[in-house]
Amino acid sequence: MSGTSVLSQTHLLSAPNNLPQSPELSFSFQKQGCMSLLKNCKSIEEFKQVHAQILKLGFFWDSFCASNLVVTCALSNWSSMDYACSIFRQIAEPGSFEFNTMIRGFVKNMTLEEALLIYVEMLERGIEPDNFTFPALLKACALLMDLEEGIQVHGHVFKLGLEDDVFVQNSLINMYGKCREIGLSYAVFEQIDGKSIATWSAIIGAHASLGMWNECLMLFGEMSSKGCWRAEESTLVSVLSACTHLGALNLGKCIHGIFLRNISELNVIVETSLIDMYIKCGYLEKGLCLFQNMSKKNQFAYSVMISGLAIHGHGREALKVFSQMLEEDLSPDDVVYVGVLSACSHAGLVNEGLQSFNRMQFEHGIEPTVQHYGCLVDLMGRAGKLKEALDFIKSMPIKPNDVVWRSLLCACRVHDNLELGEIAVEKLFELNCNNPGDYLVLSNMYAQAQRWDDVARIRKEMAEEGLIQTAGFSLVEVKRKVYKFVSQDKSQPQWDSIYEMIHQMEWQLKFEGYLPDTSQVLLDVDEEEKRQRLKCHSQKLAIAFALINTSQGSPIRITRNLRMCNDCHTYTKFISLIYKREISVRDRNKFHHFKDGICSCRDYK
DNA sequence: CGGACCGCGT
Repeated sequence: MSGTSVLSQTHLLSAPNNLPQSPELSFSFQKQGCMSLLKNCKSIEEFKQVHAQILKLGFFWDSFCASNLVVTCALSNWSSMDYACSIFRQIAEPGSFEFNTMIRGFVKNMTLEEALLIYVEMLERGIEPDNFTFPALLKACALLMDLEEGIQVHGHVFKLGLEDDVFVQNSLINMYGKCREIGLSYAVFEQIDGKSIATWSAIIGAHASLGMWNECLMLFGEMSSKGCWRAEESTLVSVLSACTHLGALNLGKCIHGIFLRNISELNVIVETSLIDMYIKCGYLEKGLCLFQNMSKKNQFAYSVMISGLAIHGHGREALKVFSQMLEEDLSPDDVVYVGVLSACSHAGLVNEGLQSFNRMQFEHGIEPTVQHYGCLVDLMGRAGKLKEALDFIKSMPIKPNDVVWRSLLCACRVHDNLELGEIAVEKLFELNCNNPGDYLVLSNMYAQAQRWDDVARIRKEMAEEGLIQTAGFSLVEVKRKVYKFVSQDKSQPQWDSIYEMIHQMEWQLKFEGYLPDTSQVLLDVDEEEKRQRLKCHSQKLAIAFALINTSQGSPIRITRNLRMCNDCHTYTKFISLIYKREISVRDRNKFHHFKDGICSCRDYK
């Protein structure tokens, strides 16, 4: 762009020909025109060029102009803090507005230490921060997870009496949340009178980012009961995420309803969250339907669909969706590949998994992360290739984490390889993750091998470490209420009819050829005792309860915290056949759909 | 603002 063109454009922008043109007025128009030219720049290069040419024209720049330039330079989407700094340094007496702009610019560009340094400089020069300074500053503390600095800043907020500013309050809630000090977040939240929608959003978001899903739902309920119905879209997405993790399908459906009633067109983030929620709550069909009707799918949508199909055991379909994604010229990222690999692993597609792993590196140039290695160890392990899995771990260029070793351990349990299992456990203990589950798997493997001394030894070690494992349970939803069952449970009011039902079911099942499989009752007790215990596993109690309390033919959905044992798997297949019920069981990370005596996992567990 | 690997008590 030449000098004359800048000048002619400023005339065009600022001084229509029909206005009277006194020299001063024309100059003022030209100045404004220059400002809008600078504001409309699309890159820092363009900005620098235009700026240089305007300076050549010899305009007088007052501090007002300069601070406007700092704003443009620091906060536009192509922002350059180096250049913003150079203009900022030319301002003789910058005030809080200029300092705030610089802090916000540094935070936007993630140069957070610089943001804190500017704040220090501000204090040294005796300029008092205001309610626009603190939100940016607290965001820097949040992103740095610098609790100490955050507390200091909080103190400063108090000193200046700014604790009633709603933006400052929300930033404090957010900062403490990001620093994993949710108690302090809540303390700020509680102090606020007349909580606004933004306040509720901040505290719900803080709990969501820490994975405190139950608290999220409770806060959302509280918010609604206080008459605060119109939540922000982002809050509803957080709440949806909580529903997804907790399997709270009914609340998830309500949120879907809220979206449909209040927003004419759902955006891609909301749609993706809804799909994820439906799929992870067991309604694969509904998720698939929403996915197919999406007007524009992005990589997130494909990602949730692929891993969704994976957890439902539909490996081939997941690979099909993946090829669709490639056909649409969307390039897969590392997380999409985690979905693809876990799809292969859950469905036993060993060759496809290995091919995908190669393709990821050589066709899409993605460096495998520990998650990808974990998937592959799982893939080989489940398929019984234990030795290969171990060699694979040894050949990894990065340090294997606990999940990798635990996948191997699990494979060793499934394929009865105590020797390799002991190696895996040793590695797990070296990593010091203090996980009660690891001790239990090993002790159960010893029990399987009838090595009761070793069982006792492991249990003792576990007790010495103070590790306690929460009991296995099954949840079932009947008439909009969730009921929880643990093994041998007699705490339900209907327990006598439940146990009668169990008795009746057993009789019918035996008639159809069911034989109890006591091999996984890992206790040193006699066969009869084992059979008795097996009969009352939490999942069976939950099924009996659902059979009694729901109408014939209606589906039964069960959520468990642990994987189901072989016997419960076989038992549930028989029930689905004899009682003509579709039963879906969700464990920690996958689904089993039982129908007409067949399970969707095709017994590849 | 949204997506990720593994396992577990009687």
